[in-house]
Amino acid sequence: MARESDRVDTEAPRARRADARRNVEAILDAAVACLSRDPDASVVDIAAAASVGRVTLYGHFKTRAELIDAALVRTIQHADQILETTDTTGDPTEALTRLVASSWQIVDQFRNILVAAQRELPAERIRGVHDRVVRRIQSLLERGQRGGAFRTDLPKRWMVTTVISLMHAAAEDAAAGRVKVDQVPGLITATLLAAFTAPGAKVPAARPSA
Amino acid sequence: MARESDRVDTEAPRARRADARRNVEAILDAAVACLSRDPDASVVDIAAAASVGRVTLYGHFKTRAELIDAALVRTIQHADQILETTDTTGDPTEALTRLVASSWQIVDQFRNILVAAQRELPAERIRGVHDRVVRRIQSLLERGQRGGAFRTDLPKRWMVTTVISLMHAAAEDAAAGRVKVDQVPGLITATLLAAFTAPGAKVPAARPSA
DNA sequence: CATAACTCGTACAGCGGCGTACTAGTTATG
DNA sequence: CATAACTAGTACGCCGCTGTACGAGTTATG
Repeated sequence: MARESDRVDTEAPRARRADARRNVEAILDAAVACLSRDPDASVVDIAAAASVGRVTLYGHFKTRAELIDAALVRTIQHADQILETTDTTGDPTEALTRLVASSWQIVDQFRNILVAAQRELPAERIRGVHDRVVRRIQSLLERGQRGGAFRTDLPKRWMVTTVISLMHAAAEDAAAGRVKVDQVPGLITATLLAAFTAPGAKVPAARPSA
Repeated sequence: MARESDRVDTEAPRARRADARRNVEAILDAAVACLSRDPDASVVDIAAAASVGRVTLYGHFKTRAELIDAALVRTIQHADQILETTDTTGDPTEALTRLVASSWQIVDQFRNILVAAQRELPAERIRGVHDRVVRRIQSLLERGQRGGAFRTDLPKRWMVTTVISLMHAAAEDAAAGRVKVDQVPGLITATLLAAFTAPGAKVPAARPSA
C-alpha cells in the first residue's frame, strides 16, 4: 500500500505556497527538537515550539503519527548525509572506527526520536526507514569478513545488532553521566574490534580516529 | 526518604487477612503478565487479569506507579533467586557463559517490565533495584580481570553495560524473529568473550554451556 | 458469632491528549 | 488586484486513563 509520507523528496502535483513550505520546515524542526528532549512531547508542545497554531499543524500532518514519521524520516536523511561523507574504504578496522565515530554522534543526538517513533509507529516501518544506514554497516562488515579482518562465525545480522546496540547503550550511559562523552567512541571501537575477532586470532589494537 | 515499597519482605505491623494477601499476589502476578505483554497496560487491564475489582487494586497500591514498582521488585527478586543458583566460580570464561545463559532467559521474559518501569519510575530507583544483579556481573568480570582472563583496558562500568545491552538487544532480535532463540546465548557469549579479550591476546573459543 | 477486614460495582470528577468545525483574518501568487 | 492558499483562535466532542467516594455485601478471624 502507498503511504503519504513517501512523498519525502517527490513533490505534490500543485506547488505549495512559500510560507506553507516554511511552516512545514519550522514544524519539523520543532518536532525534532521537542521529541529529542521528550519522546512523549505532545502536538501542542511541538506547535508552540514552531510558533504555529495547533490547527495549522494539523493542516500539514493529519495525525501525530504522521508528524513523527516525517520527523523520523527527516532525521534519518540527515544522518545518512553525514554518513555519506564518511570514508568507509581502506583497512576495515580503521573504516569501522571512522564509521562508529560518525554514527555515534548521530545516535547520541537523536535517539529519543527513535524512541518516540517506536511508541507510535509500527516496527516494520522503522526498520524500513533505517534500511539504508543498516546496509551501510552491513556492507562494511562483509567487506571486512571477505578480507579476513572480521570473524565469519557469527551471523551478519547479529553483528549489525551488536554495533547498533552498543552505540545506543553508550548514548544512554553518556546521558546518565556514567562515561565521559569524549571517550565513548574509543570504548565502542575497542569493544567492537575485539568482539569481531575470530576465536584463535589476536585482537587488533584500536587506534584513535580523531 | 522512606519508600512504602521498602516493605518488600518486612511485614506490616498488623498481619493482613489471608484473602487480602492472596489478592495482592494475584494482582502482582497479573501485573507481571500484563506488563510483559504490553508495557502500557492500564490498571483496568491488570485488575481484570487478576479477577479483582479495580477499586480493590487501589486498596493495595495507592497509584499505578506503586504497582509497577512492586511488580519490578518482584521480578528482580525472582531473577536474583535464579542467578543465586548459577555457578559463577571456576574458569571465568565458562562462568560468564553460564551467567549469560541464565540471565538472558530472564531478560528475554521480563524486559517489558523494565520498559514499563522506565516510563513510570525515576531512573535512580531502577538502578537501585538492579543493584544486586549488576554487582553480580561486575564481580565476575573483576575476578576474570584479576586472573588475566579479561582485558583491563576498559572501564568496568562499560563492560557491564556491554553485557547488559547485548542481552537486551538479543532479546529484541529474538522477539522479532531475526535470530533463533536457542542459539542466542551462544551468540552473546561468543561475542562477549571476544570483546573482553585484551588487544594482542588470542580470543578464546566459546564452549556451549548446555 | 460478632466484628473488623476485605471486596465489589457503580458512579463521578479530573486530566490531558487528539482530531475537527467554524469563522475571520492575512498573505503569497498569477 | 483579485483569488486562492494559508493561518489563527476558539471552542467543541471524544476518548481513555487515573484516582476517589459511596453503600452494600461477603468472609476471614478471634
